[in-house]
Amino acid sequence: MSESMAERDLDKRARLFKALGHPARLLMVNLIAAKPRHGEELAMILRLKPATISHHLGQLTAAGLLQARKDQYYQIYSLAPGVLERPLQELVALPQPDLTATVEEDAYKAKVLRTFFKRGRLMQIPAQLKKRQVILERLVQEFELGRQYSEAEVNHILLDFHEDVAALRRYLVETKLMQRERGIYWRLAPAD
Amino acid sequence: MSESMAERDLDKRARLFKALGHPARLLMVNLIAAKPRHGEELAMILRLKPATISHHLGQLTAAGLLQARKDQYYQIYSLAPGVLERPLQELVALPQPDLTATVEEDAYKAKVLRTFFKRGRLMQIPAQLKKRQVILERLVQEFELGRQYSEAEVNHILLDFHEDVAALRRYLVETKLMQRERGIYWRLAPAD
DNA sequence: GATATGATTTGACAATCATCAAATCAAAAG
DNA sequence: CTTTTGATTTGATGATTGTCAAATCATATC
Repeated sequence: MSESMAERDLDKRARLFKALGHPARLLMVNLIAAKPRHGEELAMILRLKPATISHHLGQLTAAGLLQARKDQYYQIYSLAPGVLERPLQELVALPQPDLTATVEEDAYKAKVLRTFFKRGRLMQIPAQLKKRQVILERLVQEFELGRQYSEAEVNHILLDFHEDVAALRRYLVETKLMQRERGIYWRLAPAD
Repeated sequence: MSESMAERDLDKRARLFKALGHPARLLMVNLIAAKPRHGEELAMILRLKPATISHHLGQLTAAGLLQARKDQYYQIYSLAPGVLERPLQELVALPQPDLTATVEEDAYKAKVLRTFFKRGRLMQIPAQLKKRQVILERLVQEFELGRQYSEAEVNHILLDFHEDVAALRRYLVETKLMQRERGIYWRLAPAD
């Protein structure tokens, strides 16, 4: 669930930038920033057909950059307030998936984590797939993205949580949270 | 010259956003923001082939978002400083082409404008194409983008500058700075 | 030298995207 | 109701882009 959430978030951000990543659309935003306008006006200025303008306007509004208001049979587009003021960093930086954030984000997960973790130890590996998934997502955060781990290192880290490290290792690989090749383990990105 | 300048600027800005407008690249920027990394590391995390990563890294550096430093046979990529701090607006907003800005931007144009404009009036329509172009680009700024003008209105505006409004009108249309259809005139966007 | 490791380029293929013509909608004015 | 004006949708087409395999490079280690 958080995996698809994170992915949708990523795609949503990418969509915003992609919307701005075309000369015609960038110009449109500038023109609309100067004053609200309707489609035909933009078509005239940019020498594009209304159909094309409509397509571009669709992308820009879907990205949350523009908003449309109906006036007679015009559709007047204006800048969505606030978006342009934000620094690039805010729009780029993905939320760090740390434990507390996860808890706040999803009550179900919080409950599962509370149930199975006691004093930092994993009391039991859930048999139910969905619950196990939650636990594994928590555990994988102990591994750094982009680092390689020997099996011994993996064991050492997992041992802090539960004695059946073999099962945990297997589950982590099974759920594609980690990958193994020739005895080397590494963490995979949540999205994709 | 300023037309192609403006266009290149537009494309350059669009390229920056386009670079961020892909989930994989957005993730890469986040990963690199956490700490500088080399290509193979990213390939592992994102489950993409080195060739693909190289391609993406190329786009991100071309957009000015990343910088690479050589270390042994690694190529370590890190965030270009300063870019992410800038507010979106700064990156989106195109410079307003007003008279003073043009003067600063291009000494040649400034000279032409100084030569032919005296006390706000156009003393003479340059016969030389390049100079005439400069003059026309200045004149067209008197017209609002996206507004339609009757021939009478066009005449009225141009008359403030020079008495041969017919010639000016013709030149403006000829150079695609304005367009005419069924007696209605309107200004065209500089880029395209 | 030979080998190993990571990066880049080239070429190919599939997927996505920009553009427009034609058709359809929807609101307003005649 | 018909006409007009602008918006949107639907295909269709050509251009661009993402992905990878294979080949080539470059640097370091043996």
